[in-house]
Amino acid sequence: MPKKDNISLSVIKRLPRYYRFLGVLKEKGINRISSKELSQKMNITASQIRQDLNCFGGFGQQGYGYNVEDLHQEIGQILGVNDVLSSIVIGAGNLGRAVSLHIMFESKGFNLTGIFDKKEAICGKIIRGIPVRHIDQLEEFCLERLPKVAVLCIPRDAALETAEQLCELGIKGIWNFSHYDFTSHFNGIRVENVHLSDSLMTLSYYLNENNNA
Amino acid sequence: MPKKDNISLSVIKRLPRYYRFLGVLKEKGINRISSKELSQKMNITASQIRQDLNCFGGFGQQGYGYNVEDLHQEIGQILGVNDVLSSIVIGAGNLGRAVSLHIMFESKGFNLTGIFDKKEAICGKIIRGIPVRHIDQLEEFCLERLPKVAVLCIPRDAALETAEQLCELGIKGIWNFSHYDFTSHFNGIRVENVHLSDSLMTLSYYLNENNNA
DNA sequence: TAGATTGTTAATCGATTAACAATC
DNA sequence: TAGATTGTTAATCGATTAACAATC
Repeated sequence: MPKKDNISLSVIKRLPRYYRFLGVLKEKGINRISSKELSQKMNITASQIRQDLNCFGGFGQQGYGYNVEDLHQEIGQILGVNDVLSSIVIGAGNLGRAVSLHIMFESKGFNLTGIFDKKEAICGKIIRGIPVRHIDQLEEFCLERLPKVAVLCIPRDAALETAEQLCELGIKGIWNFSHYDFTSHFNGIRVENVHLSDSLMTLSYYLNENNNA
Repeated sequence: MPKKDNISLSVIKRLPRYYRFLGVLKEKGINRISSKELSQKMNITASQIRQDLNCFGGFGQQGYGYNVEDLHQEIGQILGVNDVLSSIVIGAGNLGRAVSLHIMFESKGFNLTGIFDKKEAICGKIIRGIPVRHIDQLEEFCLERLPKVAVLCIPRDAALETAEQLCELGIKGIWNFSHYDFTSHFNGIRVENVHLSDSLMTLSYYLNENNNA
């Protein structure tokens, strides 16, 4: 579908934001928007919006702008929110539980089918209908249910080994919350890293800087 | 302290990653590392490492490389992990609870002093020693305890109004998990946005793309 | 001293912005 | 048709990489 391939990461990273803003406009009942109007709302240039969208096709109409609902739908399509991916969460600690619930209630495109942990004490607990299974059952579960995405909510030390195992079990993508750093192509699978501590340190930097200035 | 000012966001965003890698090296008992060795471990160029570090000062030594412990310490200093900022969490849902625990156990530089929610049913619950207070007590709490950072774990609709209130109450930085988009300078305070759904959609994009390829 | 590796300047590359012809 | 706004090409800007003189 992409008009050109090798679309840069910078562009891809902006797509969800467009999707979000268009969703809000749609909810408000706004039918049409120009790149200029949208640029003001989003605090970016109209040029960038047009450039970004034209990586995927000509969604607008000269003299008119863009149809909000159509564009929202198109970007959703590009992001794949309509194709539901079977997903599992590894690690049912605080973060694992929160992320599990996030996937269940807030993310189209992902269907949570299993939660795993190595602590016996946690196993058997039910998180919104899904039982926490022992990590020893991971292989059997994967062979049977064929999940495509794994969410890593485990300590740094266990991350690499677990990721390798998940590769072998047919996982295609990892959403990584562990402190281990994966490259975005690990063993041929896709990884998206979320380093919460890094994000917080960035904030810390700027707050600190202000003290000096 | 910065050798030059106006250090680009690209550089700042890489600092926590350097800090993390150096922390691991330090733990392993490695004393010295060259930009070349580090570049291989981190999958970036040695040039970039040297450029980045030299925004803040000459931490290395020709012919030798960098002292791991010193550099770790220096970057920590730049990021402000030593200056502890009093922090509060707004919203004690699943995410709010997980993030509260994250701050308590995994982040130097931030000291969690209060948790707030608007649901009466949640108020009074204790999260690792910290009671969830009703949002109506926010003002009194802030006037007395003067927290510097607020973490927003509330729905989109409440984000803007709450952020404005927090500004007035003297908050200097916001770590924003709500689906509302703040600019990085909101009303003169610093905001770091964490859009988990955006991150997940990026993963979705690449997994989807693979199906087409 | 010779070798290694930094700090820094210069060259390249890619991403953003501006401009404008095409067209609804 | 005239006005508006896109799609796209060209210009600018900034970030990354390469090169090398300085120096430990």
